[in-house]
This record gives sequence, structure tokens and C-alpha cells, in this order.
Amino acid sequence: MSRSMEKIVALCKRRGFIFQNSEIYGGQNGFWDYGPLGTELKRNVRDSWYHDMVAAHNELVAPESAPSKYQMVGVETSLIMHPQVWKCSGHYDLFHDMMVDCRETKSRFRLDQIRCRTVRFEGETVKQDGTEATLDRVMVTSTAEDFEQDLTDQALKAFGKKKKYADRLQWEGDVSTLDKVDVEQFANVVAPGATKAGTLTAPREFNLMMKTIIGALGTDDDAAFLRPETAQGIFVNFKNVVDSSRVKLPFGICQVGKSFRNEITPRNFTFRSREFEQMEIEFFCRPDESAGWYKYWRDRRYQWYLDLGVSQDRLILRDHHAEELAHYSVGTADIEYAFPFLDEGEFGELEGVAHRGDFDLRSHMEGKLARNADGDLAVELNDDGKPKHRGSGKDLTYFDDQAKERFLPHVIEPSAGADRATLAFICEAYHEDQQPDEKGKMQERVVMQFHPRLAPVKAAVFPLIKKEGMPEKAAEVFGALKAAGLSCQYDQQGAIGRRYRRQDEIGTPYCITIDGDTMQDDTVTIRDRDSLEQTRISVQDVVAEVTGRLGSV
RNA sequence: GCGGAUGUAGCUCAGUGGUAGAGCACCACGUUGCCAACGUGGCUGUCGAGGGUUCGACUCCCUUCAUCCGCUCCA
Repeated sequence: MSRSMEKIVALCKRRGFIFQNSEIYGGQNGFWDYGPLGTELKRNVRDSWYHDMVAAHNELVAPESAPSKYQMVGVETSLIMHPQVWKCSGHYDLFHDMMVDCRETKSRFRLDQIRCRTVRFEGETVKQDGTEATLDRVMVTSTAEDFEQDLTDQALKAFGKKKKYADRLQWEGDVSTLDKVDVEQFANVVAPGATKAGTLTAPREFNLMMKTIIGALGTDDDAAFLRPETAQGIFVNFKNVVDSSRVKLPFGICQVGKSFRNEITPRNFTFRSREFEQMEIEFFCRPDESAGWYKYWRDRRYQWYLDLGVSQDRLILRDHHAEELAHYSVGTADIEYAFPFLDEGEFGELEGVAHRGDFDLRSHMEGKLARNADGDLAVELNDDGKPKHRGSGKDLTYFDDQAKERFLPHVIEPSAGADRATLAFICEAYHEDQQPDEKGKMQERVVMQFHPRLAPVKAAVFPLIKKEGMPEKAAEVFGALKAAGLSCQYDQQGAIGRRYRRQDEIGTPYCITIDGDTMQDDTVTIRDRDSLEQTRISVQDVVAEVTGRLGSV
């Protein structure tokens, strides 16, 4: 079986799943459009998620393996939020990085992460890139953890000296970081790992948040951002939801919606896009119960993909290592899929389940948090001792009227990518197999083996031939399926085998054919996409048979 | 952002400094009638975009956009 990404992308385009955005104008890097079938598919992904997580959740019964009963509600919040939201959440600071590229080593660095120090070596010189000049004083750099040692190594390497001459280096000034160095000086800087000086480009700002302007006469003062995640819309509405909807801890607030990030390198089809859709849950619970809920959501969300047909061989639940954790996170697990565009043994993130403690609610209460010298989270202060980004000042604590306690809930965040999930389901569905044609000769078949709940078209209806009343009868059956709310296609074009193959290629699970017998005894055949098995059923049972086979949708 | 490759019909691809091609798909008619059938006929192109060289550019040159691969980046 070949799962080459190229073939999957071609099929997506050919059959109207996914198109390049603005394609007739040459395309737009990092943006994709869903065609008719892709729209149905993605809607089924979203609907399945919302149905399984929220709509069908019974708050009166504790699911097996859940620590207790819980409630689930939804919100739908605006794409653009108050700019202060992003300052307090930490996105504003973290998304604005000054970066430099090295022309020699082809590597890219965050300016503030490069340590540097000026050095000379007894009249020895270093070549300058792009000129004939030789320098007797250069600034060496390091991104290593042990930068003191690394700076020494870099300096010796630059001057072409052996390690034993380390004590003959003449250092000037203290170790600094490159963001504090004037750009004019960059010609004398030896980049990490480089052999010549002056290979760094001028620093460029990488603004990962998408900026926009509010107001018809908007100036830069009216700058706002398109949200880089939907989660903050939930956090800032936490109090509203608690005050308005009689929810009691533990409960989750869910949201499905678009988010935007200026990814540096959009790549791999829809996997890394600049506009993408998230399906997020922020689950609020008592701090002392948070570990149990974290485990519950990890397993629950992993199982969700398996239940929708993703094979266990290609789906992993991976706990982050301690050093991989974001500064606020107590624990994070990724649900990852072995996409065909990745190397063997590599996985791409579909969803992150994070234990976020009280970080988010606290941030919006008190202001932007950062780790202090003791390693505790505290409001980040400016040099003048005032909060760097002031919070809302609103009380976001929760009063537990059973325990008579007031506290800040902890949060478990299962954050799924709707486009990534859709892409994973597409990749997972793609199969090539051999099926016999009418002469019994084996023919290559492309079949999208979508789980029936996700299949963009649930059933297709064919009259075996275009006359003898069959099209009319087929139209009746088609009408009944449509009236039942099922996404269906009617096709009387071409040979029957070709019509089956067309449906296989878009993953339609069931094909219903009206033939000569139908006209006699009012029965039709229903053909299964994966087994090719045909069963004869009564016309009046068609809707019940199809909905029955589809299961709960 | 860097390096390499690619871009021609709906799809897969050929092509040459001198009138744009094939197969498949699609549509119509006929024949057949349950797994990519056959016959006949038909439709389809800003040769990714912009500029330059040339009498003439799909072809040569420059720029640009997009996709893929490798680096890099990814709170």
C-alpha cells in the first residue's frame, strides 16, 4: 500500500477536498480552501467532536474512568480580542522575536539567545566575510548552555589556535547578549559555529501574531491581533459562564473556531497553515483533583481518534519531557499521527493535552506571569517595579458552596487542530487495493476508507440503466435518503463499475443500485465500500438500513 | 529565510527558437447491462505570473509567485 503524500494531495484537489487558496492568482502560501467534499468532511470532524465532547455528554453520570460527573458547555467568542488579553496571556511578548540568520552556517537564531563577548589573541586575525579585511578584535558568540566554555572554544577556533592556548585569549568587557549589541558591530561578530566574522544578517522582527487595524480611520494606535488560539476567549469568559449558566466545578467550556499565526515556514499541505481551526476544551476543576482529570482527558482524547478509525500503529500519545514543557505547564501530552510526509518513526501533533494549573485565570486576574528567581510563577515586573502587563483586576476565583471554599480552579486543556485531524483522517483513509473488473482481471482501485461518521457522502444511488423506469425509481430512493438528512449523490452516468469506483475514491460507504429486479419486487442492492459485498433489501427499508449501518451520527 | 527540484488541457505527462500534443477524464449519441466496457463524435489551454533578448519565446535571460525535498524555525 502506498500512502505517498503526493497522491493524497492530488486526490484532494481532483475530487474537491482541498484547494490551494487563491489559486487562480498564483496561490497564497500557508492558506488552503476546502472544496465541496472537504467541507462535508471537516464539518463531520467538527460535528463529531462537538457531539462526542459536549452535545452527547451526560452530566448526570460519571463516564467510566472519569474521576466524577462533570458538565460541558460551549462558547463562541470573537476572533479579535482586547489587546491586553494577549499581553497578559504571554503571547504578545513571546510572539515578537528578533531573529538573525547566519549566511555561512545557514542557521537562524533568536537575537536575545546569543551570548557574545569581545576577544583578541596576540595580534592574530580573523577573516571577514565578503571583504578582504582581517580583524584582530572580534566578538565571539554562543548559544550553548555552558556558554563560558563555548565562547572560549569559539574564540580559539576563530583565531585557529589549539585549546591549550585558552589562557592567552584577551577578553574585553563582560559576556552580553547580541540584542544589546549595535547592528553596526555585526561585521565583527563571529556567528555560532561560523569561521568568519560578519556572516549574520541584520536582525529582523518575527511577528508571529497577525496584526490588524480596528476602525475605518484606524492608525497603528488601533492595532489589534487576530487570535493565535481560541483558548483565551474561554478564559476571559470564565466568570460570565459561571455566573450565567449554573455550571458547577468540575466543568468544561468548549470552543471551535479559527485562529491565526504567522508561521515562519508554512509547510506540509494543511498541516502548518497560517489560518487554522481549533477545537478546544478548557476543563476547570479543583486543584487537588487536577491530576486525575489530566489523565482522564489524555486517554479520552486519544481514544476519540481511534474510535474514528485511526489505526493504533500510527497514533501515539506522547508525554512531554520536563525540559519540553512550557513554563506554565505542569504536564503536557501530545496526540501525534504518523503523517506520510514525515520520516519513518516520526509523528506530527494533532492535539496537545496540557495541565495548565491556574496559570491562565491568574494571568487574567493579576497580569502577565513569569518564573521568578525562586522558580515560582509571579507577576512579571518592569525595571520600575510595576507589572509589565497589568491583568484585569477582576476576581476570577470560584466559590465551592459544598466545601465552602474559594479558590482559583486548575485547568486541563485538550486543544485539537480541526484541520490537522481532518488531514490525518484523509491520510488514514487513503488506500490502494486490487479489485477484479467484469472480466475478473485485477484492477488498481483507490478507495478512501473513511469512518462512516466522517465520510463526506454517506450513500450513492444508481439506476443500473438509464431507462425502463429505473432513473425514476432511483430518484425516489435518493429523495427518501435526502429527506432523512443524509448527504447523498445520484449518478446515472456511465458504466456501473465506473460509478462504484468514483464513489470509492471519495469514500462513500454505501452504494444503492436500482436494477431489473427492483421493478419486479421493489428491492435494491446495497453495496459495501470496503468488502464490496452486496445485499438485497426492500426499497422501504433503505433509509433505516443506511442509518443503521452508519450508527449514531 | 537559505539551497535543490518542479510548474504545459480537469488529471498524469510529452514537446520544440517558427501554427501547442498524447493518454486518461468529461459531455452527446448508439450498443451493453453489477464493479474503471466498446464505437462514433465533441469540449478543454492567459504553456504559473511579470519583464527582457529576438523578425518571432512554451523554449533563452532576469524577476516574482506557488508546490515538493533538505536545512532553519515552530510561544
